[in-house]
Order: sequence, then structure tokens, then C-alpha cells
Amino acid sequence: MRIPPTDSPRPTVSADPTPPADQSDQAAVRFAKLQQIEALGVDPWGQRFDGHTPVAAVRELPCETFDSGTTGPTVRIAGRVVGKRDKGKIFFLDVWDQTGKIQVMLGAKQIGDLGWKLLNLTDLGDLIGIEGEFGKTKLGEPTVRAATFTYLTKSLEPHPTNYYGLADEETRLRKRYLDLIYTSDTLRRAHQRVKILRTIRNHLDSQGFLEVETPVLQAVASGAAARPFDTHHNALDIPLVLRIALELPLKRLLVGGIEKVYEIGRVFRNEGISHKHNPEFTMLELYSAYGDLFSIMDLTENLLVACVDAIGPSSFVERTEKYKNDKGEEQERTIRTPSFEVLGPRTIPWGDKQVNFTPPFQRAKYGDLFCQHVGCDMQDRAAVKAKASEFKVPDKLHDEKTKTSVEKEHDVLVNDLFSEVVEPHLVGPVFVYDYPAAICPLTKRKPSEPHIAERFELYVHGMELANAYTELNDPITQEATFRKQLAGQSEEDSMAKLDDDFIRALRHGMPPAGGLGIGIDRLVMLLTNTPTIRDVILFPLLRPEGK
RNA sequence: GAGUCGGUAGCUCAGCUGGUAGAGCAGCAGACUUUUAAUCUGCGGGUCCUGGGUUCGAUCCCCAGCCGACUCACCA
Repeated sequence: MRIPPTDSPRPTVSADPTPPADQSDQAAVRFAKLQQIEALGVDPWGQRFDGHTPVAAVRELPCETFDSGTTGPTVRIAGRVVGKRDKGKIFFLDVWDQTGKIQVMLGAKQIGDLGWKLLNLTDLGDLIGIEGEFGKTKLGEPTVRAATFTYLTKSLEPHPTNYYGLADEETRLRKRYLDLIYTSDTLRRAHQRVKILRTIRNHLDSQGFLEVETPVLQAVASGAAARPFDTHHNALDIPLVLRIALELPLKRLLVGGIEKVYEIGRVFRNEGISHKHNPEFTMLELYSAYGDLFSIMDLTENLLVACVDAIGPSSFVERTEKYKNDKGEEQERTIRTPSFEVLGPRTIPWGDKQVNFTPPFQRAKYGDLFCQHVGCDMQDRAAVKAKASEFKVPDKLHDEKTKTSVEKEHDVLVNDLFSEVVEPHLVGPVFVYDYPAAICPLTKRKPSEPHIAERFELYVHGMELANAYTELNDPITQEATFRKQLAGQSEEDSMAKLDDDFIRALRHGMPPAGGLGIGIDRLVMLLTNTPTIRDVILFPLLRPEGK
């Protein structure tokens, strides 16, 4: 951060000095203007400003051209100066608030002596309040013709002024406040994210689900396979971890009689960062007593369709078009069309692809897809091994620390092959169900086929959007799967972290139930056509800036 | 973790074979009461990411590091 020059003493308020500022240092120039505003007896940091109307709402008001003889409505607006056109004794400012942008016209005679002085001390990025008549200029531009000018806050740092806005990815992430102002998609995504979350909550609440909050600080990182963040409680002097999943506490609530329960919460995984991974992210998990994976499948489908319907109207397809400007020069512009109009109802763009969420979604058995794409029965151990080497999927797990290799368990190898060979073909949305049991330690087995777990995942363009089970409620089997370390999985990769209290809870009787997990960030990415998780999270984790 | 690319003025970028850097916008001074990516005249502004090395001389070449992006690996 740039600090105002401390060696130049602040002038006393009485004088009307022009503090010597290095005119090449924009921050110093702005600080000098700040002092001049103070010298005029005006608070450069502003005060309460009541009764202002959002810019978008002002633009909706009926209005006439200013010299038509009729007087337009008087409005008050507050916002940031993002454009300045100085015409001598008249200024045009573009004022931006989170709803939009509007032109303000300020004449020397109209806003008075003090107002005119303040206007001349106004920079791009300052916050101002305007009261005036709303109408149109000769050229038809909706405009507020200022009667009063109120200083609301000085910006001591210069703002990005390039027409094309912020381009540097790092600046966009580190200075998200600027990104929100100068990259319109950032604000749009923030709104769409909330809309999705609200839709999910409304949908579940209306079906009798109870939203709860469970502890972030836990003694055991359970419910998923991931390395946790370690922390420590001082007063109790015990190690704690930040949760990596929501599952086990919510299932305890099933035991406690909350038949339909969900949580939307932050989980933390101490792993790599990529365009699909942030160390903290938001999960939805829900549990519904007396259901199973197929009841959850229906629920998931309805839930997603509700989200798509909520988001669809603000989803756009972009294309560039060439046109000739006033001077006859050929230029390009981007045209945005509502995607529902172009692609059809419930179809949204995803990069150069699209996704059609019209129900019913496709449903396919894991084993059938495996057979179709890999080319052998997933139960056939010898054939799977042969296919693994054909597709160059290693059948051993190498442990770097002990320098040893272990043969992967059959189901682990099957799953690796599925990820490698089948997933890329899953355009979706498609429910893949009936998973190999060994990789699903929290899932109920099919009574008729104990090697199959009653689990589904929802895939869209190779991305896993949802994961659901018929929940395992048999404490004896659950304890056994927890204790069994899968060959071919490292301990860190394993979900098999024993939680004695959870087993005890199951022993008191958890109803048969269906459960669902959805990564909210990935869902928002997909529905808002955002290729990176960093842009659906306002403040993604970045390495601290080195000094 | 590996590879590739990038980091130059407040912002967006250019900079050829190595000779200490330019543009537009922004800023400063001036003109203009209907402009709208305003226009016109003039001016100022750089730790060329950091540290080493090679060289008479490095923004440029070499090495190391920092930060970011992308691809891959990892990943419920």
C-alpha cells in the first residue's frame, strides 16, 4: 500500500494551499486533492447519504429530453466515478453502482461555487452523491442533471482506467474489489452463486428438510479421503482438524430422528490448488431417512432443474461480430444472447460445449459403461488386468517413503480404469450407478450382489457433479470397512478413518437412508459457464505476496 | 510435484541482432455549458519482478529465486 507522504506536513485548514505534489505520482496528487477538499471545510470521507435510488432503478424511470419543457423526476444517486468528460464549464461523469452505470451532467452555474470546486477535485474512483433531475440529453443519453454535488469518499489510489478493464489475472484475484467494479462478469457470478444457493435452500426447505450447522473443528477427519488442516485447541490442549466432509455428523442427526437434514458448509482439504481445486470449498450434503439412491436420484434431478431454471435467464451465449463504426472502420463487438433463446430451454453453454438439463437425465450402470468402453466385464479379474496394461493404467501403487509397491485391489484398479477410460466419454448429465463395493466404505451393498454398492455419481462432461449413496446403516459392516485398509490405497487416500463415536451412534439405530453430496463450487462453475473455481469464489487462496 | 508461457509507467500493451525504453488511456497545465472510449495544445512520469553471472555495455543472453497463468500429475 502506498502511504501518504509523511514528510510533507499537513497544511492547516485555514489556508487554501496547493501542496507541492509530485504530479507524476498519482497517489500524491490525490492526497493533495484530499487536503484541498479538507481545506474547503468538506469531509473527504463523506457522511450518511439518505434516500438514494439504485442506478438501474433510475434508468427505469420515464423521462423526457431536458429542453422539452417538462420537468423530469428528481433523483438521488450514489456511486463511483468511472468516467469523466470535462467540457469546460460543464462536466459529464459516469457514475457506477452495483446495479449499473449512468451519466451525470454537472454545470458550473447549477451546482454552485463549492460544488464546482469539489467537482474539480474529483478523480476517477471517487465516490459521490448527486441529486438532480433525471432526463435525456440532446443525444438521447439518460442523464441525471445535478443540482447538488456531495463528496462521499476520496480514492487515494488510482483506479484501472483502461477501456478493456482489468486483464492481469493476478491483480483480478488479489484486488477482487477492483475486479468487481471493472469486470462485470465477476459481480454477475457472485449474484448467480447466491441465486443457486437460495434455490437449493428453498427447494429443500419446501420438501421438509432441516438445514443444520455442524462443527468445523473436529477430532477426526472423517467422511472423505483427504488430508486435513491440523490445528490445536489451547485450553483443552488437544489436536483438532478442520472438517473434510459433512457426512458423519449429519448421519448422527438421522439417528437422532431428524429424518430429512442438510448442511451447506465450508470444508477444507489440505491438498493441491488448481482450476478445479481450492483448499476451502463449499459442499452440500443431505440425508433423507427411508430413502435410497433412486429416491435421491429423483431429488437430485429436480434440484438441478430448479437451479437451471433459476440461473437460465441470466445465462448468455457470446459471439463476436464484425461491424463498421461511424468512421467506416471495421471493428469487432461481442454480442450476448440469452442462452435459453439460442440453445433451447434448460440448455446452457459450457465453454464450446453445451449441457441439456431437460429431465429425465440419462441413467447408466457403472458395470455396463465399463463393459462398453473398456471392453471387458469388470468382475473378470484377469481381463481387467490385461485392459489396465493396454490402457497404461498402473496396477501397482508405489509408496515413495517406503520404496515399496503394492498390488492394487481389484476394485481400485477397476475404478482407475473407469476414470481413465470411461469418464471422458460421459457427456451427460448422466447418473452412473451401482459402483464396485470396495471403494465405497460408507455405502450399503446390494442385497443380491454384495460386491456392488448402491451409489451413484452424476457426470457432466467428465466432471462429477453429485455423489450419492444408499447409506450404510449396519454398524458391524461399517466398523469392518473402516478397519479394512484397502490394498492399493495409501492411508491418506483412504476413507477408512475409524470414528468410534460414529459406530456407537449407528449401533443405536440409524434409519435406512439415501444421502447426497454436491460440490457447490463445481456446480456454480458449470451453471455459470466459468472454467475456473477461482472465479466462483470471491477470495480464492493465493500465495501471500512477497515483499 | 514436472513442463510451457508470462511479469516493462496507475491500467492495457509494444520494444528487432545486447547499445539504459515507447504508445493509448490515466495524471499535470491550458481551451471549451450537451459530451459519452469527448476533442485540441503543451508537460511530467520507469527498481524493465528479485539476486547473481557473461559482456566495454543486459529489459534483451545464462543461472538461481519469487509471483501468476496454462498443461500434466495428484484429487470423492
